[in-house]
Amino acid sequence: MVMEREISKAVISRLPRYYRYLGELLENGVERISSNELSIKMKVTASQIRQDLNNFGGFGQQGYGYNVKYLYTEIGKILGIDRQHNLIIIGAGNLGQAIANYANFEKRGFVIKGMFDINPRLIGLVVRGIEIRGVEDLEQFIVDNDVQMAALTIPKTKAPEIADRLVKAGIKAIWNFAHVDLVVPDDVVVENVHLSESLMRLSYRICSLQDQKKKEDKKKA
Amino acid sequence: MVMEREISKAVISRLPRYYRYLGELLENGVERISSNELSIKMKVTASQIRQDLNNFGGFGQQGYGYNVKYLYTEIGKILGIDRQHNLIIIGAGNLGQAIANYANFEKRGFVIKGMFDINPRLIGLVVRGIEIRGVEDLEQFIVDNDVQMAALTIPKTKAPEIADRLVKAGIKAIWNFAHVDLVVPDDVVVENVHLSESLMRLSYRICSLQDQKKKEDKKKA
DNA sequence: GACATATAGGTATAATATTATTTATTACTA
DNA sequence: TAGTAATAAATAATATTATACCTATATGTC
Repeated sequence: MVMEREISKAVISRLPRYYRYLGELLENGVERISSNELSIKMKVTASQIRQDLNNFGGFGQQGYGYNVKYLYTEIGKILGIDRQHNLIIIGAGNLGQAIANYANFEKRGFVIKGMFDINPRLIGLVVRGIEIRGVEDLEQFIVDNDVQMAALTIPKTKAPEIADRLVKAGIKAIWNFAHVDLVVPDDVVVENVHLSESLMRLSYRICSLQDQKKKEDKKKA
Repeated sequence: MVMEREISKAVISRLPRYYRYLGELLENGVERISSNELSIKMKVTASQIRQDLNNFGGFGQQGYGYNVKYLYTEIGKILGIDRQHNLIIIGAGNLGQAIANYANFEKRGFVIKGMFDINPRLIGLVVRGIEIRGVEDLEQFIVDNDVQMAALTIPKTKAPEIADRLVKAGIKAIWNFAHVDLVVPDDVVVENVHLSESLMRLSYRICSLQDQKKKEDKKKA
């Protein structure tokens, strides 16, 4: 019996970055690249690239390197970008609209099927050809449009309740921008984008750098 | 000679989440909490909480636990949230406006001093009392307003050039939403928020969950 | 108020997970 | 054919997380 080795989270979180760099190479007409060249561009070790990719099979060839286009599409398959993901956005404020406006998503199989909001002033408006609806229709819309993903760009107070409704209606993935940790069943995945936490990390880093500098200056004096 | 132990990145990235939970406890009037109680709420191990906090000193007391308010402010200090950070936003599109509108930032010492854009149609508009300016004034504005942080919510094509200008003008921290890796000197920190990569991770996870399920179903049959 | 007991943080140690390094082998390029 | 460069696998080095133990403090009981 072959034991399927679990692929580490660290590897997964690096894949999109490989994908991005390969996409750029592709745009620039680069046909092939060695792990070594790529490692210099990306500022990681060549061995890490090779080991990461080898988790999914040998995409390269000895003496040649990696075929950029092939590797690009293969990583795309691994990430599931070759499939279509039907997406709705809950919360049609600036953040929701920013996501809706990001055209590239559609290139990668993410199709925005609808936008929802509770604010009556927004309902009826059209963003990028998508009408903003009230949340009353949510469940029906999800079923009718075979939606499996939802971006949650609403305040944290409303998020858990809406998340429950989404899950009950059959949503399998939540892209959560609200500042709460959602509780969902095992077969639903949540990817958190906690902007305020990101900003705090930045704050920490800038402060610790400055403190360090101060200490060094003091030592000199 | 005391060797300053470097605090691991993993610990830092967990701090904002502690901070969030403590803030909520504080709002709910909870005065004290043990690592064990907190661990249940946060779904992490109690020992991880204790070890994480101990990197910065002993904030708790045996037999008592942690004083919520004290711990909250101490973590705030560690994260540098007690200090004032003057911030500008480059790119006044939906994403930039979303950030500007997020009121809570100001509660935590992040003061938005200005917004900039290259789009002439946006220049002159006022968002949350902040006028959108053209990027010509960028350098002067940074100096005049003692700005140390910049959020970059512009397309990837413009980002490296603007980042260079920011660095030259004295910016020390960049909150980068553009889909590029910025190259900056050692004394400047960059925190990336690559939304498309986040979405791809979500896509991977949903797909791998589904594939796994399919395999299990097949095994049963 | 004193004592016993449970609580709970701190800290050292062990276990895991993740990265990096190294080596041998093999396929392809030029 | 020589050189390049990936694969594969083993090992070493780090980083991260979990476990276990020690001890101070709080709390309840007499």
